[in-house]
Amino acid sequence: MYTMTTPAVQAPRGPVTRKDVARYAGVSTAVVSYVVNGGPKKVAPATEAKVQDAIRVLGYRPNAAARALKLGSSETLGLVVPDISNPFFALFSHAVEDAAAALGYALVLSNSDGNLAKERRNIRNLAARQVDGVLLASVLFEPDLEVLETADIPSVLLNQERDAPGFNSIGVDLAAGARMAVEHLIGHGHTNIGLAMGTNVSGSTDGREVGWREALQHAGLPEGPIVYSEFTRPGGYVAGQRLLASVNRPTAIFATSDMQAIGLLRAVHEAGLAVPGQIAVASFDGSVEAEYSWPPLTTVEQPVAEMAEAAVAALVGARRGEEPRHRIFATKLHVRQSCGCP
Amino acid sequence: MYTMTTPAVQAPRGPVTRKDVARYAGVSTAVVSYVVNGGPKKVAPATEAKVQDAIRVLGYRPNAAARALKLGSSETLGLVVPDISNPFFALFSHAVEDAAAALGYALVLSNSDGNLAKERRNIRNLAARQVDGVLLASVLFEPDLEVLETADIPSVLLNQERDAPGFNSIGVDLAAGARMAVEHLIGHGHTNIGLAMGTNVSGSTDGREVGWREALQHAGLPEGPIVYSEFTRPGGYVAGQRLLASVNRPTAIFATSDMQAIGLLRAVHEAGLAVPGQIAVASFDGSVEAEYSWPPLTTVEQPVAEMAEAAVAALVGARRGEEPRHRIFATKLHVRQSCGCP
DNA sequence: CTTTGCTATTGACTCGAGTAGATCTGGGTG
DNA sequence: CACCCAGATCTACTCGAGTCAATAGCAAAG
Repeated sequence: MYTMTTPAVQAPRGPVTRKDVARYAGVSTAVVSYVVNGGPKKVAPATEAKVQDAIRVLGYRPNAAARALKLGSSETLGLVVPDISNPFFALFSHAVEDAAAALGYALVLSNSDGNLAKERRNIRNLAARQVDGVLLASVLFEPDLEVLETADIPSVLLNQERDAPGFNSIGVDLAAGARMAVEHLIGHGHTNIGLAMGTNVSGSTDGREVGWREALQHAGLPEGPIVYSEFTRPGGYVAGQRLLASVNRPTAIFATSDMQAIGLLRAVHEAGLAVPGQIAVASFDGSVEAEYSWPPLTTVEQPVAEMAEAAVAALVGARRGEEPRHRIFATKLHVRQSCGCP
Repeated sequence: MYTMTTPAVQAPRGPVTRKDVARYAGVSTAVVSYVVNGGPKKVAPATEAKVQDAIRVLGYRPNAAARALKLGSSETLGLVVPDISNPFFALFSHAVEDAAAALGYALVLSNSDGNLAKERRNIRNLAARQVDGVLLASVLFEPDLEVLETADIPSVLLNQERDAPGFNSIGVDLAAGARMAVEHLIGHGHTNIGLAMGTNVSGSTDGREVGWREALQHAGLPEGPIVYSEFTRPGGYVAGQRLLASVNRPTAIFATSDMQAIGLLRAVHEAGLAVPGQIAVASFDGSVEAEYSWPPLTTVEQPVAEMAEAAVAALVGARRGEEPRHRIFATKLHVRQSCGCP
């Protein structure tokens, strides 16, 4: 006679727990744990097979909350950026997510929208959620470290020049990068090079401004006009309008972010000027957008993937008691057509 | 004599728990919970003050993992997108994060990189992490719903035309949007309108292609050339090259995403053709990038913020037992210069 | 001076998984 | 045949917070 084989135990309602698996496989809950984690104790191959089977049949997935509670780690990292829809941060977030996922960490994302109160709230929120580390791209250049300190969570400050003691930080050599770009423009024969400088809340001078000035001084050239505006497309647009209207109009402009350069290009196009023929442009960041603007932008590329990896590695390292580090990465000039190269 | 007031109980090493607060305040742990949550039972004002004090002094933050374990909810939503560095998804993610944060939910982000295996892994991972809901922008047009089903997690399918029974879905009326754009191009007098169609893994025809065809048929015009390529900038670039090389070169092109249009513009510029003079362009999505391309793109705008809000609301609603819904949003034509308007 | 009827508070159990320490095997000695 | 040992497995406690049933405290009523 043909008999339907029914499992010894009914499939449980709702989420499947370790206990269900244990019952189904006819073993104790401990063995299930050992199998799932390659646990601290060995399990006989035959038993392991039974358990694996039960896991497959019941569709068991260990409860991450319980695991986090017991282990004191949520295997989660928090990322706070000013605005994920800024392509540079989007690129960076992607790289961070990749790096985190490779190490088994999930990524909780939050936007601070250039708002300090929101940034603070986000950090607190992440702290309460027991994230194992926070990556902070602050809206300030001197972020509110106190929140992170009291929360006692490993953290990495991104794009930070200041070495905050006790904190990891990751950044690029802004001055060197800017200098490289401006020197390239000088190499094209420009003697009047303007600067579209992004504004930040800090009092100290941004490295990109320093680099621009250094390059000019080093070449014995006078400083071209500077316009300060936001690090955004609209910011670059108004910067462009103002630079083009300045008494001694520059023949080349260095913009401190790709977004600004994109906005700037629009202003130049609207003015009916040719790029790079009448106005050459170079910028900073190395986002994909720079490659597809018209003309394609010569830009200082940040090694986003390496920075993201280093940032994640620093957080994971911190959990193992490693000392905070300050890492400054070198940039690379990506030459395209906006500078005058063919 | 001057005596240092020392707390009755030493500040504990490591993370502060409810127990520490209870001891410090001289109450039971239950009361602490009641105070923290405005708990199910009332607490005398004087006691509450003592507890609040202790919380402040000790810097207590409830352990989210323990909370999640007990309540079976992590107050977390998962978002799976093909690629966060695609500006459209970046914009969408930002909107989702806003909507989620407004309701007290955190957002776990993961990229599937157009890879089905990775998409599946990400969903499993989110399921294990007990997220309260998943927003899935699948790489497929017929995503792997089984994973979500067995995980038994409320979910929303994004940009999905098919009504998957038992699932929430949010999308836009692709055909209507495309038709609107193509009709606008027809209004400019174009009679040969090409299509740069993004490829997806589905077998069925994309609504945007349908809309393009409908508009042409309705106006009694012949179908212009079609080129299929990826929904990306490089994809649009090669599509542009091919369309420009086609035997009857179109005088206007509809691109099915802003990214494609950006790449297409590059191809047109490289060919030395004027936009919109010799080639008019319209596209689909309504991302910020479309506003700052040259010339600014006329594009079909998706109501991203509303869609994100609806998606999050659907997930939160699902936890309260609401039925799955299928919502299709209307698009809006954003007229700029690439179509020929001044 | 009880007793009733509150309210404020507490003890204790629960969620699901990790793991130390105890227990149970069975095979190999002496 | 009793004994030992190692490997396999199980029992039971723990993590931190939510919450119910039980209790303590106390004022008004009888």
